[in-house]
Amino acid sequence: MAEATCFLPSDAVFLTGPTASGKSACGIGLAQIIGAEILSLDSMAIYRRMDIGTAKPTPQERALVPHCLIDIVEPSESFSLASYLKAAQTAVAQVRRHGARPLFVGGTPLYLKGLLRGIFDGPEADQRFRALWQEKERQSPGTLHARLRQVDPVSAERLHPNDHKRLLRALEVYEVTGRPISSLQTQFSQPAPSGAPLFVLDWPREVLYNRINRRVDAMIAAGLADEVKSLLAENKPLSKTASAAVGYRELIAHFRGEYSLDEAIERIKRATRNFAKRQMTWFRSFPEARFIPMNDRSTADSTAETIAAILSAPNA
RNA sequence: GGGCAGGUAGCUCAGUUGGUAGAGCACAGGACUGAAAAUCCUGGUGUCGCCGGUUCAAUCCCGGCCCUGCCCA
Repeated sequence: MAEATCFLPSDAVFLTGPTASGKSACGIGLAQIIGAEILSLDSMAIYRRMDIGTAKPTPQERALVPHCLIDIVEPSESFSLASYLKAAQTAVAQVRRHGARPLFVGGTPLYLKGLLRGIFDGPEADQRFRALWQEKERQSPGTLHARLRQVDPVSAERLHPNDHKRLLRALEVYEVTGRPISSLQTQFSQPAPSGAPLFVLDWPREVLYNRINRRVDAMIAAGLADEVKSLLAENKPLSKTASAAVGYRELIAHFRGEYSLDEAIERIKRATRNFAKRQMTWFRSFPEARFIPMNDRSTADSTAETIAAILSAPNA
């Protein structure tokens, strides 16, 4: 009951860490050692033509080890955890056919949790329903929470009245299924962890923040602003999710004239640091996580070897 | 040199008709199951420029000094 999503083979490996922790390079090294193919675990690298800002593996890197779950949707399309899990299922089957071991590499903790624990079989998001209730909430704050208290007191108790996104989802599920979401979403509260090998690259906070600041500068130098500009010039507008990606969001606002390029760069650095902090909060919540301490002498190869050694140890 | 405005948290600023101060952001911690690089919650971290005076009590009033900006010379 508490095991991983059913399509996950028992030899799957997970490599994660906050943004700018060096996951991609380490993952390639690890894949080569253990005979794996890489499945991207990243909610933004799925978008085509969003390359620089999402720090996608380069074509050279992808030539070393096969990668999948990258460039699978248009930036104008909507995507979700459920879409990801479906795509992952197909991708895993493909890797199996190649006789390779699946190695998930990426830093989207929600997707990781979905892989490890599964999700409930619920209805997809209904934008019209959400817009309607969002408007009601705007006109009369507290409406969402009050309504949820009527139909699903358990969820209402769990959710903060300001947590509009989750309140909306809970109401939406009740509306469509006639059942409280609290009676359906039980996957994450299962007691036992998956026991899957899950590695987290763990840098001292200050060092990580310096790496983030430097990487943002490097992305700008590599032409991130032009990448955003050409995305904006496409005939289909960016989806809500794609346009909320760190780096894209700030440069879009810059091009709308809201602030200078320097201001945008500072905001990108700050937002990336904030994101890394939230990722770490997620990683600490996984009982099966093994934190790999990183320092100035760590390299992608040395880290990959460390992890491979743990994997081949008797009680790994 | 003279006039005016200002100096309060890491930053931008509010405020106290005298009772040692609070917002946003930063930062830290937490939550998270069909938008998740999203979103939400909790936490104030301080020689209130410096020195002196008045006062039971000064960040606030008074004097001097220092610094910043603008204007006039």
